[in-house]
Amino acid sequence: MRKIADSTVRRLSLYLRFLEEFEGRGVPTVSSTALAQRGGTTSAQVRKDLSFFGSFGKRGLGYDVHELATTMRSILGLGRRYRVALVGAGKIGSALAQYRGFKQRGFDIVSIFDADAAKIGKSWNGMPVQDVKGLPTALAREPVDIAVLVTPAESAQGVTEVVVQAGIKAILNFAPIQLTVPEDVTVKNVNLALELETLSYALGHRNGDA
Amino acid sequence: MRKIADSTVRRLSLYLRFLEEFEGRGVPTVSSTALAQRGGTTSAQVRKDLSFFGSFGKRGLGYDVHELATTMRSILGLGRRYRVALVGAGKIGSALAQYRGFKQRGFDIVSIFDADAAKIGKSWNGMPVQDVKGLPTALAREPVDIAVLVTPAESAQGVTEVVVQAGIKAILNFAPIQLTVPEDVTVKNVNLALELETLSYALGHRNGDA
DNA sequence: CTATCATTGTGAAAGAATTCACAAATGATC
DNA sequence: GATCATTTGTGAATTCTTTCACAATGATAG
Repeated sequence: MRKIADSTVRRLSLYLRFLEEFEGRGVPTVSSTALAQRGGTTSAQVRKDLSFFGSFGKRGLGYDVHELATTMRSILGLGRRYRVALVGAGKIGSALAQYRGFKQRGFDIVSIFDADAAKIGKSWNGMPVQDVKGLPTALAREPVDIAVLVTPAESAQGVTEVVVQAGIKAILNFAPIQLTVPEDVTVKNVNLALELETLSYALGHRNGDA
Repeated sequence: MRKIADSTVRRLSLYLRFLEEFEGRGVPTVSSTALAQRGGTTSAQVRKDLSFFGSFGKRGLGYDVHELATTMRSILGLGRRYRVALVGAGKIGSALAQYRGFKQRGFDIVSIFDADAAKIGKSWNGMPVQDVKGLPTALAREPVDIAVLVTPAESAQGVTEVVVQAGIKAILNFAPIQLTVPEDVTVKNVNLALELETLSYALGHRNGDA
């Protein structure tokens, strides 16, 4: 299988969202142009993205919405549910634990860990906050597919090593630090302060109109 | 001023974080190689990124940590504080409102809005939740630099039009929808479900070792 | 003062991603 | 069943980004 660019995969995920919206509204077919408009890109880009995986459209007609949605879910690996462990029971962790969007899209948070004695044992959204020291044992008993790290920057690399040791291959990292992992482990970073800083850059460098 | 790639600006923001760490530890100088390692990139990339803005290093020596940090803050527009309005007082909004990292890095959330009558008037982290209908008036009285949108997908475009009308030029959008804005307005999207979906793709397409 | 070593800054080369542009296919219409 | 209007799929061209590689510079030691 050829290497697919991350930017392509991200767009596929966007297309899928629109397809599901159209599916819900009972729209039967959609053109690359329509998908492009909703995704903020061009029709050629849409067609090129899809072409990496096969050819799914009918010339003159466009794409069958339901069929393409199904194909996309399969390509993105969304035909199943994923078990997610959340490490870090702070503000953001709390919000994520309660966020509906995850469950809706197939990601079930099945366990929560923290290092803070004050939090351990408390019930959180129906789940007990477990001691992070018990992570290896807990993951051995109940394996998960994805770890979401919402720890302080200092502890993130340590936790990473534990979850990697436990065999986890996918990490969503909110800690503002670059994690070091073996190459068969995939890390995605979400760095909110960084996003604000790119906005601050943009504000300072707009060329033009007040 | 030449157009600088978004990827470059994001890396600058990462470099700055490391520089501030070194600054705190009293390290006097740093080489492009050291910065690269911490940022998960290459020394050539670091030097190229910096070269878009000038030449800040000393050959044979590297970069003066404090001096480069100051320069970077200035390039990124971080020499000032930014006023931020939060629209949407849900789970994620709540977490953001309380998140220390923003204030620490110069972003002050100064007002919170929601459409839900049950939330309006409640105090949130010391601020009253205001009716989103009053957004234009409130922004006219107390202008902000950045709007953070944490609304449901359905309302995001509507709110966008209101804040754009109010003259806001920078939006951080958490709603899973592509916003349409005039070209002098910058939008950054944070889409958590999408991040998980790229992980799910990666899990399904790892080539190799179990 | 000279030799040596480290490290920057930057054109040029290589590599990726996006856009162009058009032949091929399909359905609709008369 | 011929013609027209659409829209895909894709090689080629273009544009953007990263990496290479090396001359230029500065610090240091003897």
